[in-house]
Amino acid sequence: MANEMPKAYEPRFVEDGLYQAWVDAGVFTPENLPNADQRTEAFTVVMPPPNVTGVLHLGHALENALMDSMIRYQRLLGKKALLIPGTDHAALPTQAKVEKMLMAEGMKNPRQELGREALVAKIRDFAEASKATILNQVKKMGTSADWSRLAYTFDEKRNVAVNELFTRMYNDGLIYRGFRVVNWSVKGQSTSSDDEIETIERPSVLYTFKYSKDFPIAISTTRPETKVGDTAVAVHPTDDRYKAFIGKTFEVEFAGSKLSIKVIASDEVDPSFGTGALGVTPAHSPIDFGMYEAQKAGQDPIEIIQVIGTDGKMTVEAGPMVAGQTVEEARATVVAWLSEQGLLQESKDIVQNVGTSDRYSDVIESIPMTQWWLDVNKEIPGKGKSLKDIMREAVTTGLEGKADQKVTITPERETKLYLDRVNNLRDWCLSRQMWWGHRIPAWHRTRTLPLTNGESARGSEAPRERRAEGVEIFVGTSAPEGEGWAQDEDTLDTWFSSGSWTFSTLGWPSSAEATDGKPSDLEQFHPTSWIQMGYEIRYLWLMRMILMSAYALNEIPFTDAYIHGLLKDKDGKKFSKSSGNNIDPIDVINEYGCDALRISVLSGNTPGNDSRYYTEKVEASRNLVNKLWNISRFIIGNAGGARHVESVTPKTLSDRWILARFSETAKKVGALIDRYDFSLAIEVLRDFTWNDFADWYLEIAKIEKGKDDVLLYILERLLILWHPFAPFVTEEIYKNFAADDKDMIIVAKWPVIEHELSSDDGSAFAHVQETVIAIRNYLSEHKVLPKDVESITVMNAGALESATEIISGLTKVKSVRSGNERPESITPIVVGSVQIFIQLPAVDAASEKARIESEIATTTKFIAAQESKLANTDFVARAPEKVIAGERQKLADLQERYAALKKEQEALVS
RNA sequence: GCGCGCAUAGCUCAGUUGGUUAGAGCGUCACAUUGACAUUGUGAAGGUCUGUGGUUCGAAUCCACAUGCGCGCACCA
Repeated sequence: MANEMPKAYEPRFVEDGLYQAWVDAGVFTPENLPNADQRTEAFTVVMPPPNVTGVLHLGHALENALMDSMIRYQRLLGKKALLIPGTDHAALPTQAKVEKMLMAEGMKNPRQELGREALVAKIRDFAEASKATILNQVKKMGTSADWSRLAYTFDEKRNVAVNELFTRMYNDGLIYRGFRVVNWSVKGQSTSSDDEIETIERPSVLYTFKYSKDFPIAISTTRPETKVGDTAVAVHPTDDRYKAFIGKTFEVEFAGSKLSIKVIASDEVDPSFGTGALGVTPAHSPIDFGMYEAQKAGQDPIEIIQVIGTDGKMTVEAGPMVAGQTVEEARATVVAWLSEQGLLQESKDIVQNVGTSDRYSDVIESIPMTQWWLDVNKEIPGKGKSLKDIMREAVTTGLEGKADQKVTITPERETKLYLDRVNNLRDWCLSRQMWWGHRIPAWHRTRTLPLTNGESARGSEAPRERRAEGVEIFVGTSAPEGEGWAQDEDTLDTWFSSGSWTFSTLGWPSSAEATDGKPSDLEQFHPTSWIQMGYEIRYLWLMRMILMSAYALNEIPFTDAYIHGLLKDKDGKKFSKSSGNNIDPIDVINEYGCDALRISVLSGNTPGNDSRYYTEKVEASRNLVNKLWNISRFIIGNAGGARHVESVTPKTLSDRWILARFSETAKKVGALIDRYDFSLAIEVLRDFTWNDFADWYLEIAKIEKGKDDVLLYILERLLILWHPFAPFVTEEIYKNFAADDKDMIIVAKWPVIEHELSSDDGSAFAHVQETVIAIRNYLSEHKVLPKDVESITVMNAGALESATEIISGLTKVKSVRSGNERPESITPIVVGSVQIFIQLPAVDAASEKARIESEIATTTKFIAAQESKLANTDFVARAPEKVIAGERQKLADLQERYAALKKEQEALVS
């Protein structure tokens, strides 16, 4: 059996088979776990669903390594461990992708040419076809997810959840239809939410001008073309320059348009910026729209004129000079007109931040439209709180002050960022003019369209009022009785469905009640225990999950949220297709193995921080995996096969030492995973495995025989500690221990062992190690091979007396003995109080003298430092006793060493 | 403008609530090598912990300021 283990571990030949064996055993499903009924505590993780049309990248590799390590650890701890897998239909990005493909195939306008049904069908076909790809790649990562619970953000069950949520929120008055300025992507022909906008810097020109020669106030703008839609000029109420004009209306002829400009007062105007006066364009700026609303509320309304259409061109209302022109053309036209008229006072180059669509990359236009909104400030009926309030509660006091309903975010600083963001949250625009997504469960009797060019919104009759007239709206999954109802054309923001992910995947709303006397999934597994996600979606997703779950279930979605950073390349650059540094994790797996990839992405990765990925790191991890393999091969081979060893009784000092070290390691690794420090857990494991176990204990085992039981005992348990991080190699090696097919490491028990090391044993073993290292060091310095050393005599050996065989074996010096007779003419090396005489072929007396002297000098220096520390009365008075005792011991050790060195120096002189 | 993060060995990073002579991996140098492993072993070199000041018996760790790098948000008229 033993000799069947191949010389090197070849992951690519075993990984797929092992994964299939786990699937066949059904152990990814908590109900199928051994002793399922005794596993009372659930541990649930939902997978951030990868985009259905996506391809696995290194970010996914990190996420899967994180999730799967956690879930495997919890499973080993004996919990009902559930990792729910799924995919995301990713509404807008997916439709964009398919449209792009169709256009590449020669279609000019897929939406027009195919129509809604045919285009959606095409997208669905594409999504379904590529779904398998990403899911297979997730499996390649070794992710032990419960595939029987596989979910999709756009499947029937999730659609039920989305409709239910929407309807409840509508009935609670939180979702409303409102006419407001939205973020509009001309390229995408859709709205987007505030969170989906990326601001970029670009050079721009700030123009300062007057509307007409008679107009008393000059204004500044970077968007002269929108000024044909101005209906007011706002100034600060205390600004003495303009105070006198407040309330007055001026009729001007501006770039071919007749405008009535009213001077209004607003605190939002910064008197020191530009001319201190702001041209108000209610239709095309959120701030200005706010002023429009404020004026209306204050019974002093101003008009609103839409001058840019959804096609990104100037509307008829913009006036004959610019109508039909693109925004850029119109800008040039207006600027030219201004300078012709002598109205332009200044053109200044500035750097401007503009919002762009994070999916279409075009500059976002602000356009007024009637859309569906979620009100985050309104009181929820019966709760006395707004959505914002419960979002705050969730991370501070816990929902309704309940401590078990609190979300803890790692790293801690993310909590603060979250709260800042919640405080600044505005109403969320829910509707998208996309076809791929959950259609809004609302029905209209009269069709309502967003404003396009050609439609007039001019005049005192504001569009909202005009449109609301005669329009009937019904919200529900299917159309109500009666003629003429048509479903809303728009779809929901994709994050609306992702927001309900933690509970929609557990059957909400249908399985809210128990069935067959068994607790429902929702009861058993919600709130989920832990979730991980990248910081780039903490606002988009984390916040919305908290919002949705707190609203719908009165429960937090998860107890702990772990925010991770980005994986970057060796130079700290983002991985991307465009910069050509993209790495396919599948290639890495094929070359180095999945375990090596997992270890390398987890190592050096700390919460919330970016980390780097590079080949040397994977190589190092691959070597580590191979080391583990070879340790196992050696132990199992020597023992004539593997077997479970229930308990062991240590026979020697080294046995006691290694068992205690292992015990300590197991405890530490558990504690580190408990606080999500995966990187350090791996480091601790590596350190034990490679240094303590392989380099020391295994080498000692070659000298002191009869250690099979201890070796097998530790190996089996060490494999379990490694299993969360390196599932494949550990399962493959574990086959040697397994009694039958069902005996798998994936369902083993996390080792709890108590082997304490007495302080005597501890220092005795440390002494052995120091001695061995000192001898090796000495030989290396003197360029002498161990085999050329005739003998070593250890004087004052003390506890080392019984370790001469080990010292000889580990240093590879033939003869090591303890003795009390001082060998002639050899200068010893001093380890503590022990003197070690090494019989070398030839030694230079002068250099030996210098060596001893330099050691005395160093020791003297340390003694002096130590003494002065202990002479400090403040230190002795205030430091804890434990620290002082430690310092005293250190001084004593140094003095002992000093005495021994001094003796040698004298011997040398005489 | 407001806020956040980072700065430790040549490189990439640890360093748990302040307490030995600050660690690891990779890299470098020297040596070893026919049975667990060259995907190896042994040893070494390499750091005034960005700077200044402070708190403290004691600071890489806490505080303030400064410098550099990265990021977020807002304004962007």
